Parts: sequence; structure tokens; C-alpha cells
Amino acid sequence: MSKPLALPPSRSLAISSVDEVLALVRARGGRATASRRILLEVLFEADGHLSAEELAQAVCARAPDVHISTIYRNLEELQRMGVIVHSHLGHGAAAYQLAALAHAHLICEECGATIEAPDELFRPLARAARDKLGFTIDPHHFAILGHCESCG
Amino acid sequence: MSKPLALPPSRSLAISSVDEVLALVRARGGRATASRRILLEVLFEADGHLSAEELAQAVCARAPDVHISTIYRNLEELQRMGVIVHSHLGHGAAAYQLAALAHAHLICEECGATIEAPDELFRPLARAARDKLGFTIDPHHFAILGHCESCG
DNA sequence: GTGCTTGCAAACGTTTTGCAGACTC
DNA sequence: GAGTCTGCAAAACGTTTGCAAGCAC
Repeated sequence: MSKPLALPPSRSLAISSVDEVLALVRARGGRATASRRILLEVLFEADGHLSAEELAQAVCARAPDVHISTIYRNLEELQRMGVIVHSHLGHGAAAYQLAALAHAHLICEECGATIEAPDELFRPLARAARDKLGFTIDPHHFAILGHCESCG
Repeated sequence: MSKPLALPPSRSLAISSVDEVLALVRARGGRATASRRILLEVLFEADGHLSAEELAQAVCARAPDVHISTIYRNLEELQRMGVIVHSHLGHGAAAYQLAALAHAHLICEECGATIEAPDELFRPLARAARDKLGFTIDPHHFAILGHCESCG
């Protein structure tokens, strides 16, 4: 349900099933391989925030010997297709999730707590950036750091 | 002039000269070494956004053989002291600058254009995050991605 | 002289790439 | 069979670390 703030619709597809994505892959001349299908299954089952490493482990649980480089290559293609996005929640690995589930993150620099921020919070910023700077923001890609309630 | 939004004053020192910082270093039991002084000179002369690699090159122009690991170690100490901050403007290396000059960045995903965003733009977000989530944001650390005027 | 700092080399964690073989269509 | 995709190994990238020598105080 959470929609990107003001992005052209083409950048975020309304994808709802693994088979749908695989059909899209085929339509682009790609192949519906086992590693691709399983990666998608994992992505659809998870609630987001998985690193490439974690995805690789989950995929390998169902199909051993899927190499992490394959995970990365498939993640990259799925991103090019607009099916998934990745975001940076801190200094470590990127987090991948379905584009439709993307949202902004607030991360506490002290304790590392991750807060999922509703897009409404970014509306005034999005409007000001567009009106004053002609810039359309995508608040999902990089987390916003700061300090949570308990760390003050 | 640009102040952090709502951070305790201790997190951003009003530092105005190389010697002042070196005095602080000594006060903490540190040494005023050549590499430290030159790194600070470069940081004070630059207008920000320098990567460790670029800083290393600038320092080496005045004192050859200063190793990049020394740059990193000094940058880390200066950060601990609150003299400088680093931020991530994209997928590459971090950018370092004097804490007093820190500001937010909008980066175009298409063309890479970097826009320095005034803190005012973040006030409503800062207020909403604080009021609704108890979270104090630091909008400077990670850039906000999006699309600039010409890339629409 | 004490002990902080440095250069070097080597490691780190994440991600990318070159290649030959395997697979999908 | 054509062309995509994979596993593996190796490299790339930015950054960190262990160590012995060097320097500031």
C-alpha cells in the first residue's frame, strides 16, 4: 500500500507473485531458472531487510550450491526491472526487498534501533525539495540517522 | 552558520583554526604531528566533500609518504573529537568535512548531480519524527537520492 | 624515555567480474 | 542450437588492523 512519494509509475511495478515476475523475465528474453525462482520466493515470503548474504543462505536452504555471485546478479536484474529495491541502513551490507514494500528508515546511531518511517513524514520535505529545488526525492534508499527516544 | 537541527551542542564544536584543533588534540594526550596538521589544513581549506583518497592525495602533495591508513586513523580521531563528520553521498567512498560546514545532500540517481540542501527543508520532518516517533534526526549523514530537475 | 603515531603489508566485508561449462527455450 | 545463466575463482573497492620503527612530548 505504501506508495513512492512522487515517482513516475514506471519506477515501481505492482507485482504480486513469483510467476508474474518470471513471466516478465521471459518477456525480456531472460530464462526462468531455479535460482531465480527460489530467490523470488524468498523475497516474497520475507518481510524485507534481507542482505545478499542472508538471501543466499535462504536460497541455499532450498537449492544448495547457489553461489552468492548468482544472488547478486539476479538481484541486480530484478532491480533493473523495478521488482525490488535495495537500501542502505547503515555502514554494512545493503538490504533488499520488494519495491512495493519499500519504505524509509530511521536508524539510531547509538543503539542501532531501526524504525520504519511512514512516507507521510517525508511529504513536506518532498514538496519543498520539488518546489524550491526541482528535486524529486526517493526517501527509501538511504536511511536517516539520528537518535532514538531512549538514546536521546 | 548552518546548525544541526536539534543535536546537543557537544556533538558539534565551533572550531575555527588548525591550531585550535591541535591544542584540543594535545589536551586529550595526543601529539601534534605533521600529518595531522596537514590533514587539518587541507580540511580547513577545502569546501568539503573530499574522500579519504582525495584527502590523502592533497596531504601527500605537501608531505609525501603519508599513508592512507594514517589518513583514516586521523579522520577517525577527528570525528571522535567532533571536529569533522563524514557522509555518504552515493555508493562510493565517504565524504569528509568540518562538522561546522555539514549539511544535507540531494543526489540525482540519473546524472549524479549533488544539491546541497538547506536544513530548513528538513524541519517539518525533524519535528514529525521527534513528535510522533521520539526520534531526533541527523539529516546530514546519508544523502537523499532522487531525481533532479533535468532528469525529472 | 614513555607511549602515541606512523608506514607498511596484510586482512577485512561487500560487491563485481572473467571464464568455461550448464542450462532454458 | 543459440544465447542466457551459473559456479567458481579472483579481483575490485573502501576501510581496518597488527606490527615494529619513529617521533612528540
